Amino acid sequence: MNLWQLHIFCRVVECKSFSKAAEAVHLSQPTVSSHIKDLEEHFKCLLIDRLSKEAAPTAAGRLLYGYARRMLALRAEAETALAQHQGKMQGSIVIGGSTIPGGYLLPRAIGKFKLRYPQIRPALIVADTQRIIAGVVEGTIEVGVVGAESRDKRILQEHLIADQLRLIVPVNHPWSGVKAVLLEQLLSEPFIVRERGSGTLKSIQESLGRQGRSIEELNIVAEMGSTEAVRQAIRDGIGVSILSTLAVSEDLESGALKALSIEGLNLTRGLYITRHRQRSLSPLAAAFEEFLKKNLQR
Amino acid sequence: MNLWQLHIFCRVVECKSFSKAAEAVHLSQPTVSSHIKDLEEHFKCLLIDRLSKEAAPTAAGRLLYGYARRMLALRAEAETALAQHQGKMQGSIVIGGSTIPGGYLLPRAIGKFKLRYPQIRPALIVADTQRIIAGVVEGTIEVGVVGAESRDKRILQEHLIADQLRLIVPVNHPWSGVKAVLLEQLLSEPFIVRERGSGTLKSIQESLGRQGRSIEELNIVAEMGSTEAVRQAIRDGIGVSILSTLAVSEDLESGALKALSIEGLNLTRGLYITRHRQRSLSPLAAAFEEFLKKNLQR
DNA sequence: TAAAAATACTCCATAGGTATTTTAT
DNA sequence: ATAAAATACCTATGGAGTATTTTTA
Repeated sequence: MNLWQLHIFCRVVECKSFSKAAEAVHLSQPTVSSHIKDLEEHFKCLLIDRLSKEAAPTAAGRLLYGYARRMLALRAEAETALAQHQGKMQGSIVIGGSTIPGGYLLPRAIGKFKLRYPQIRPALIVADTQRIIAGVVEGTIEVGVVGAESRDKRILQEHLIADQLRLIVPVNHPWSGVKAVLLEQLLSEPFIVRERGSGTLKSIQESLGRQGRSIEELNIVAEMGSTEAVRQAIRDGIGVSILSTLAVSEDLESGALKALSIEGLNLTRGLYITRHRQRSLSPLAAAFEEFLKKNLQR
Repeated sequence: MNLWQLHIFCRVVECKSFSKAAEAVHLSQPTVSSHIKDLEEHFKCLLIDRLSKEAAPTAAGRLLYGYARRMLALRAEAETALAQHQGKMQGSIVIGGSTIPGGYLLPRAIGKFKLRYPQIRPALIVADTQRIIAGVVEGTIEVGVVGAESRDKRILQEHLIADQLRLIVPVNHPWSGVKAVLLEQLLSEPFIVRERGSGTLKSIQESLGRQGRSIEELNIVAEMGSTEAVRQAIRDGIGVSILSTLAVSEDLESGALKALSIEGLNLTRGLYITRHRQRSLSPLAAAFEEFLKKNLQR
């Protein structure tokens, strides 16, 4: 028994004729006969009375007809529902990301999402956390991913993934094979920092603060305007720095850079999926949020 | 899209794994993969997220899952409903028939009915109309077919088919090729009658009565105890008679006997399907009644 | 005799398999 | 390195056809 046979069966009942039904479903009459026979063998009972004048369903046939019609109606419903769903999954979606997620996490995620829904036109806005949150508040950004929690009542946030900040050193550095160092050891090491206002710098400052230390105690040898610049500087042996492992994942995989922990310093920070509390999400934005959670959240 | 693929799809959703689902439906994992792929191509969208940890339905997949479950539930319902129906269609059924229907109509009908429901044990009681109706009243007979209407309030009757009473003559008779004769011509013709009390005789008497004639005016040469005996007597050239065409259909087809009308004499009588007005019919008896109506009623 | 359904047969599309590769942890 | 899914490829069942026979009014 399958939907196709049930469809043929229903047509036979409605047309009161095998050959008429065959025409209606674009099959030959013997094919219709064999499908009805199949059904009758399956249910072990006659379903259609082959009367001389017309083909009429038996009691069992009428019983089946009711179920068959409902099943076929459900199939049609499913078809339209899925098509509607597809229809909603097109158009544009504006996604915001602060430096780290916007630079290293969202491009790949958006790429995969676009593969699933090729119809969409995604836009990624990369800016600092405050600007992204402002964009979400005013509605220019539907979904954001930022590295800090907001206290704004209009903002709804959910933890997405942990961003591991670790001490990054070049492969030829003495600490290259080391798992972890003491904070005291780091103080004398040439250290590269990001510009004031950087979220990463803020995280480092907070962590040091919790240990009663300050950024000023480090041996700062350079201040760079971007994560990329810091990465290059480390590779060039100018110094070491604390960076998101997301930003240097390629270097870590290839072995060009090494990541180590600093004893007693918790440098993990959360990345938060961020949206407006009241504003309703477009189906597309909802799907993207779900996509992120499913693919990244643990 | 078909029920089998939907079933596989549901199992994948429930097992959260292609290979587990494959095991559950006794298929290989690649076969499951290809069915899911089929569905996804059909709906032109991803239905299952192949996450590293588990397979989870997408939004579209969850939508489909709802419909699929309902369709599969309906299929299961249909299976049990049809099986139950079959279950009811067994056991015994007592059918009553007066001479003509009991002798010439019901045996073949019961044979065909038994072919449809091989599980049943039908019993046919042949007796005169009064006894059949009495049997229906007292409940020993579930369904009867008789050649007369009953005035009993407990009896429910429905016209089933017309029984054509016609003048039957042997093939070598002078009237053999004739379509109809006048009643006056018949009066002198050697005529065979059934015994007193026969339904057929009663019908003939009534018809003659409506024309202001009586049976006594006929040239009665013999009185026979059964329709079969009359039939043989006609074939043997003893005389002609008025018989149900049902009783001599074989002879009429083979050409051994001929049937003709009598001008101005309406010899048609109804055969009535007969059951108790209050007593509820067994599913089997109801099916038999319906079977008779569908196959004979016009 | 004509019309409808059943039967007989032939063919090919596809559901199923196994073996293997790819992918992601 | 492992486990799961995807891919490649082969086979055989059964769904489709046409031609014909059977059945019944």
